[in-house]
Amino acid sequence: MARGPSDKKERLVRAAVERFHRDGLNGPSIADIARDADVPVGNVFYHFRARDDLVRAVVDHWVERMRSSMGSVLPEGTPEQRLKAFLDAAAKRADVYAAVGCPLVALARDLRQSGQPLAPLAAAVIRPQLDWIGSMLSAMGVRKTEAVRAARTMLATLQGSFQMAFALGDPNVIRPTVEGLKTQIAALARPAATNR
Amino acid sequence: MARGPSDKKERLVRAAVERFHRDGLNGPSIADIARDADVPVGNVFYHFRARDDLVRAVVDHWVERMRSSMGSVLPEGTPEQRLKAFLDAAAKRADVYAAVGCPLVALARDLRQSGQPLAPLAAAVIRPQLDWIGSMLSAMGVRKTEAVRAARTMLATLQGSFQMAFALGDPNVIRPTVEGLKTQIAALARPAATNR
DNA sequence: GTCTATATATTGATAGAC
DNA sequence: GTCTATCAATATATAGAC
Repeated sequence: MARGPSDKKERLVRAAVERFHRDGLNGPSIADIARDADVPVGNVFYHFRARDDLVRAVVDHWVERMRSSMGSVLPEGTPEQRLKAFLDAAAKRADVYAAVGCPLVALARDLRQSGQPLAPLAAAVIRPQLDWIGSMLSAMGVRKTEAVRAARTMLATLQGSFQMAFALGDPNVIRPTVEGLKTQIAALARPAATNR
Repeated sequence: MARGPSDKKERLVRAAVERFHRDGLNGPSIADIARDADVPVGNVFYHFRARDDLVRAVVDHWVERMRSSMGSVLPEGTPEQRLKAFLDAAAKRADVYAAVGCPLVALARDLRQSGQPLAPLAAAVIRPQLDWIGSMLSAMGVRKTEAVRAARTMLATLQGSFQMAFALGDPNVIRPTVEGLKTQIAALARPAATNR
């Protein structure tokens, strides 16, 4: 039964990811997270010097998770197909967003509000999707600056529908928003075809 | 200098509105708010039985404030003009949203996350704008069920741009989103004209 | 390396003096 | 009606036994 380097640090991060998602960044205490991870309370500070370090680990976890997640969205498809697949996947999870909200939007807000030194991490949290959407649009032939701008407004719109669905407790806000975004993508794809 | 019924309760609500906005619903302690309001700490519980009651008062304040605020958006204009004026006003405050976020979005999320018995208030917080946008669309001749649906997605989109602007610390996300919404409104207005 | 026991500050809330 | 003194619970964090 001998374990080498214990997996407690990893368990703590996993438990923190879940609780921060459910109750916000300032919701759970160290004791709450330790209990969820089945790790002695005082022991948390052996693995993380302070609460902020645990938060940083959670942010790293999300960034890594989203980056790999975006990479696996319909990897064989065209950029336009991949974007639409990404949006459809979001629509399929509408019930979850209505029930517990979007983890990334919430995390970004909490990070910006908790002031220095955590605030700068807020942008990093949404960067993976932002970059991915931007690269898909670029690959569709959209001009670089326009792709960056469009990626921002599109992701903002999608996240706004999550937010609204959560506030109202009603998943039905998400589907029409997704349909609208798919129309926008189709419109962006058309003029690009004339370039070739 | 004799004051009748003291204004301390009102001062506490005003201080709480500001701090909840800046630091979230669970950020400030009762002591923080009391200090801001220049009211003795222990005295807070004379005016509000518990922290939740103060939160409720803050929610009431926002609902009342937004309801009167929506009523005064270009009162003389046509519904279409009023909607566009509302969006332009939001765009004009882009810097504020990028710096401190949107108070209502944040409040709604915190309320839903703080569980019973406060969670149901989340919907009430965004109701004033939702209803106002819906009534403007109805007045433009949009079918009732469609107006409700469009109001939700439009407000969600706008709020999403606030959220994104806050996360990135960049106000420039808001203007293009607002322009997109104005185009949508113009499109909704056109078919309605054929009905008369 | 791991965990227990504890220190210290702050939380929401109460009792009761003025 | 107003404010002071204080409570019990919980927060993060540390020191040191195992």
